[in-house]
Amino acid sequence: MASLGGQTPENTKSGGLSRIQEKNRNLILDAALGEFSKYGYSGATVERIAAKAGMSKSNLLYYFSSKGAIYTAALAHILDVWLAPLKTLDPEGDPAQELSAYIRQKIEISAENPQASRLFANEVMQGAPQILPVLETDLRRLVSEKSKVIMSWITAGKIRQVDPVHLIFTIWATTQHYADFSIQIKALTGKDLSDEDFKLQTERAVIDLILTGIGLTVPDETAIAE
Amino acid sequence: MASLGGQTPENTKSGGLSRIQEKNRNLILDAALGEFSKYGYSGATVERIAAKAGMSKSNLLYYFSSKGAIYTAALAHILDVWLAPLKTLDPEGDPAQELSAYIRQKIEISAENPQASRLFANEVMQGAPQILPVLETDLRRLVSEKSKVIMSWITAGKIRQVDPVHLIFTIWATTQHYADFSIQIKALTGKDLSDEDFKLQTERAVIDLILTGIGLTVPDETAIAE
DNA sequence: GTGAGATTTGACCAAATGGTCAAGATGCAA
DNA sequence: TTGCATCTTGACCATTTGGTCAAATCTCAC
Repeated sequence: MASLGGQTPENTKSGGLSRIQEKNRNLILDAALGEFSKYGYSGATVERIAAKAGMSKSNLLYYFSSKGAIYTAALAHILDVWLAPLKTLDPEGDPAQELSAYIRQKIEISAENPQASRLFANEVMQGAPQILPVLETDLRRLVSEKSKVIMSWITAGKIRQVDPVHLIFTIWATTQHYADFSIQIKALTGKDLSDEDFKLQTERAVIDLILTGIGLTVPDETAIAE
Repeated sequence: MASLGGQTPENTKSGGLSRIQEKNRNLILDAALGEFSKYGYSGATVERIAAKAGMSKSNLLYYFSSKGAIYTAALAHILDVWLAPLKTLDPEGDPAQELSAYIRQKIEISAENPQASRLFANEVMQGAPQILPVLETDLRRLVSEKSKVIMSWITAGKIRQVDPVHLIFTIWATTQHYADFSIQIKALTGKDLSDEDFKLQTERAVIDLILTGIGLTVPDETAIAE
């Protein structure tokens, strides 16, 4: 379970957040995601985040003690969602089904929330100052575990012999690229993942290339659970 | 030819830069690349760039009229290098040789200059405020041209039927991922592209996966020109 | 050697920005 | 209704930072 030690606003005697707190924290985190992903940590301003969240800067600082705290919270907020799909890779399942479902999930998430993808990319590109510990523990464990799943498929002769880690990296790289570089994608093709047709076309192309690359035939489109 | 309209320091009556100007501009651009790629545009400070370049802030501002001008110049400085490899794809060549050479080149460049890769990624992720015009013209033309090359290989029955544009995107995504996310790579594998063995292993893995993915057999390692 | 132009710098300025604080507004349990 | 805790805000402050400027220093053709 990825955790980043978020600080609850220092009020409310007992555990739970009040109705107002719940609402405002979410407004702030949404706004923060937009700003941080668009301008980077330094480029984002507390003032703009507050405005986007529909409150004064002072009030925002009432809920989060500092800009850094907002950033950490926003990152923590998306981290689980971002890393979750990999957990579903099932060793018992059919490799073609499992991997195509995984790739499709990643692309779907990239399409739904490109901002989260960019925030994550930004954080990692700048040296992962906040989430390095999570990468080194939780994610590392997860990748190691899923590599074994892929290895088991190899030894069972179900897929070609490939390096599982590089396979995972390739899947991450490719799927996230369409979110992170969507401006470039759009400049070159006129479309991006927000276009439903383009998204499906992308899913097909990526799944086709990677599955073929590991020696599988692509499962029939209609046989795949949405 | 990608161009971003760089401004020559407003001195020197005739065209060429003086020896000192040449040297200092390069010092500045190198320092700027490091800072911008590490902290993003807003996070980088003119003061730190100047310090890294071994001169005072005032002096730096003597060579570049503003922070934005440094950024634009740094971007222009790397753009050609960054986009060049694709130009070498030769329609007459053997697809396996051409594509593996291209992939190898991209990884080589990513390894040599991960900062340039991150600067480029940063720029694009933030909406490509500076280089969008270049993407929409030069790069678009180039991709269109090279897509035709790949198409010709398909119609000649040399490779499987794949979408050329998505193939190019996949190659970009994968190769750049190793530079842009090197911290994550290192957190998960203990190594990154600066490790010679890991670099070769990565080249082999990526080339193997993609070439196989488009229906080619991977050319013998020793048969490839360095 | 000398002087004009190129180079370099410290002092300084204005704007932006993260954060504090005291006071006022609001919600809510009794 | 009342009183207290929660919530909200504008005024304010200190620091950072991009950029200016005049003066000092250096370079080099003559």
